[in-house]
Amino acid sequence: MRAARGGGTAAAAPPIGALLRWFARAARPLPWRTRRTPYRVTVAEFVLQQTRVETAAPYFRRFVRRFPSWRALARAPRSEVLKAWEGLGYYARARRLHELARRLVRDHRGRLPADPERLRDFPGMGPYVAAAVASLAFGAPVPAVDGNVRRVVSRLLARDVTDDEGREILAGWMAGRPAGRFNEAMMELGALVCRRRKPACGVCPLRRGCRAFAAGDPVAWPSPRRRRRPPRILVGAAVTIDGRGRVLVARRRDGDMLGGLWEFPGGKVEPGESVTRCIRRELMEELGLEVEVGPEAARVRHDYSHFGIDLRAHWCRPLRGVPRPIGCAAVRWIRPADRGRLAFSRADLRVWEALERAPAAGQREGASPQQPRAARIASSTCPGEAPRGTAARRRSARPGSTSVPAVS
DNA sequence: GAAACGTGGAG
DNA sequence: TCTCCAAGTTT
Repeated sequence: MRAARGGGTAAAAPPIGALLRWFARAARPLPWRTRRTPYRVTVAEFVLQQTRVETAAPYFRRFVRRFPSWRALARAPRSEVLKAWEGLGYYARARRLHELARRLVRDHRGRLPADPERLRDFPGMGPYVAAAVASLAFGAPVPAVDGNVRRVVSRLLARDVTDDEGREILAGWMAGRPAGRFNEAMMELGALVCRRRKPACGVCPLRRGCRAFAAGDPVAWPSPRRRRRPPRILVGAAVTIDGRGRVLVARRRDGDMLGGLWEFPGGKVEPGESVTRCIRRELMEELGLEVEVGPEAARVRHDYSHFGIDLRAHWCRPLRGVPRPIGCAAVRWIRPADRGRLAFSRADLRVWEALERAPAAGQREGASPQQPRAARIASSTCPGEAPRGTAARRRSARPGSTSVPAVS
């Protein structure tokens, strides 16, 4: 308790024993805390990146049920992995996890290395996840510094602490302790007690050694980071219905934002351009399809991480040409009832919901006469619903059975 | 180092 | 309505 008196860089070790005892008592029964296999630990860490526990938990359960092992995940098609990720965001995580599984099965007999340095070589394995997996799944003595831990250490020292500093400091504190439990206890403390707002210092097992608590203003650390207001853009999208009541959808390219997900084709409205003209232009550019644009079918405001969109979806009718994947990865005509088989982003899911709420929108008085009749939009599966694993797998008809010819 | 990358909850 | 950001990684 008397260490680091002279204001040096070394920090007095907080009462780690008290922390571990608190954790043994207060730890939440989270789904990834049962059966700590390397696979389940890894899936959990991917799902949890930048994502709240309450949001991640149902996705984790569904994901490991549908893909119970590295091998099961490796042999699944990309589209199914993305479907399991639908609505969760940061879809590159799903692509990387899938790639990780395939590389593991192909080159490493489906076994994850226990060494955090070697874990770093795999896609999606950054400094935090590699340390978390190494310590939680294999007991490797490496500190895992996530947002929670960084906040806890910053407050203990009453100054902003970088990840590198945090790892160095924590390496000393964790010496001789079970690494996995130590890391998890630090994270759990940050999540339940040392919260960003309204920290519960009264019940904190570490308050005895906490400089922020001593200073009387724990929320002062870590200091908030400034960010600028994200821009908002106007986007036009086409709800194109063919003569058989099918809807035109396009798959975004991997590597693009929302890569691999399906969407109503469209794009950004250029300055001075009308939404209608934008939709006509985008469908010609991306699909080589000429359409007639009718009245608005849905309006969705949506915020992404670094910008927002005002999405205007319009009923459209194909006029000339066969849709080809020119500016996208693939294109299909689908029955509305089948849309649940494809993965869409949240914004496009909201468009679908709006279409289902008002299927007769195109037939209201005043609507153009060229409106598609019988464009009845039937409900289908949404993210967050019960898993549809076996049923989906058993289906004989693949979504592609209605695809337009000559598209890859 | 900064920006890109989704979504939803809290205040 | 608006701001901030959560079990981060990649480029």
